[in-house]
Amino acid sequence: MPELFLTNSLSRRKERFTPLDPSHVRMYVCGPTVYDLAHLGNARAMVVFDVLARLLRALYPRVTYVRNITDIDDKINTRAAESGEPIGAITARTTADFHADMAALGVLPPDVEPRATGHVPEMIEVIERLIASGHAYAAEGHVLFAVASFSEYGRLSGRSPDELLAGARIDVAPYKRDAGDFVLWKPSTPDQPGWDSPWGRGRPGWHIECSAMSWRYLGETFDIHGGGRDLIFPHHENEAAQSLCAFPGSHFARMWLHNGMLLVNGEKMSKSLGNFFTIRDVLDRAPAEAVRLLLLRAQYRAELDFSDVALAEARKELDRFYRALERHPDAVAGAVPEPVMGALCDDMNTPLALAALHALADAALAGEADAAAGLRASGLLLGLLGADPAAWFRGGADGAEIDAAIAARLAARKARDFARADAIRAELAAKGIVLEDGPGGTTTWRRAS
RNA sequence: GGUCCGGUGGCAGAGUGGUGAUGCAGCGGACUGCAAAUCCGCGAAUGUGGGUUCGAUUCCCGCCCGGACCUCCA
Repeated sequence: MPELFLTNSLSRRKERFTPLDPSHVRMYVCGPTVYDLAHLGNARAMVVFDVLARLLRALYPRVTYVRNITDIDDKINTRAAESGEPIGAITARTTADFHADMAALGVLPPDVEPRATGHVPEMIEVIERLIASGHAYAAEGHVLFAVASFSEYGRLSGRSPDELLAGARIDVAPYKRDAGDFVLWKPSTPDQPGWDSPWGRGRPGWHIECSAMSWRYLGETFDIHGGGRDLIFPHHENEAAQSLCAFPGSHFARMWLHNGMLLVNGEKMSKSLGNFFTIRDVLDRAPAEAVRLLLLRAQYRAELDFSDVALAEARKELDRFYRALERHPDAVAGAVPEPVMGALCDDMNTPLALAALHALADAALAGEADAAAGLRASGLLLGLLGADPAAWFRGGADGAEIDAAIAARLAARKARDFARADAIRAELAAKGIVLEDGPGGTTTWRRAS
């Protein structure tokens, strides 16, 4: 079995992945806050960790992958107040949209997908532990984490507590002991969603959700915690602080993985900047599989600039892969060839893996059936190339009408009326249909990429 | 301002202390009525100034440029 190496944000180094329990690998990834459609940046994180989950499953006998749904959040409350739509309706609809987007992108469901609303008692329990051990305090209906009580605070994000306090640029609430203290629990007004707690009716802070849900499903210490690089601070720093203090002696996540940001025109795509494409926007313009490939064309830690050019290139790459598979219809996915597995095991080097896929495609096109089998297997590991080549090239178009046009063109060619034959071809081209003449008067067609 | 990450052909994007992958685009050729696809071939890159070294794109330092984070963010 090849050894897996991953870059741990905690050490900022590439490390050999050594699971706590090799018979059961456990991973937690921060899922979406369900108040609006997911954008392509969200998709990147989901696709990256989907590939990691697939890779782990290929390497280890059992993997538990937990990815939460955050359905308690003030952005949701704000949205409900603005639109008048009930909170439960917003979160249910947005969750369903998210699931549909993930399915389109070939992102497999996680093993457990806990929702914050279903785990408030666990959150309260974690908070009570923190208060009991002196790491948190109640003040004016709030419960706050005392960053001064945790000497390791700032380790993940690489900041010293002093810097964090000095850099605090928000108004510091008067009930905070330190400017860097963050909310574990806050009071709700009667019109806001709330749960009864030892501190009155209120709702949890954002970070505590993940601490509670990872604990519930993966235990105090687990193998991998993933998310976008922009979550390192404050979210993951705070999450780690809470969990490490609530469960003394634990390690929480042994390895932290963070994917780079998706950029648009050199700037981060984010909801707050408003420069985002929703996943649906992009799926209207290109096949979902091309979008997935696009997201895997850069190494996960690097930034990735989204563009229509890149999308078109991804589509053409898939054309070539599917052409190679079409050449060998009987090739069944076999073992994943070493160059592909080796690249993925080296810190999920998907661009290098894709280069290996191109080499397999070349060999398959040259006639090697084994290469086609390896190509198919490699694609499947990446969540790609699962379609029938015919569906990729010709799905969704009216075959009968095209066949009739091809027949008419064939007749014109036999009569050596090439002007007419070319006119028919041009008409089809205008409709996005490309013809390919084979030997012996056969003609096949495909949609233009 | 502080912390961190990065700068590789026209574009995208890997690797590497010793003649710089891969894809897209471009150019030439084969094939084709012409194309398309496929095949063969070609040109084309390590931001900048130092240092270490027999040798640096790779390691170290400065500079320039870009990006992320600094309590909403994947």
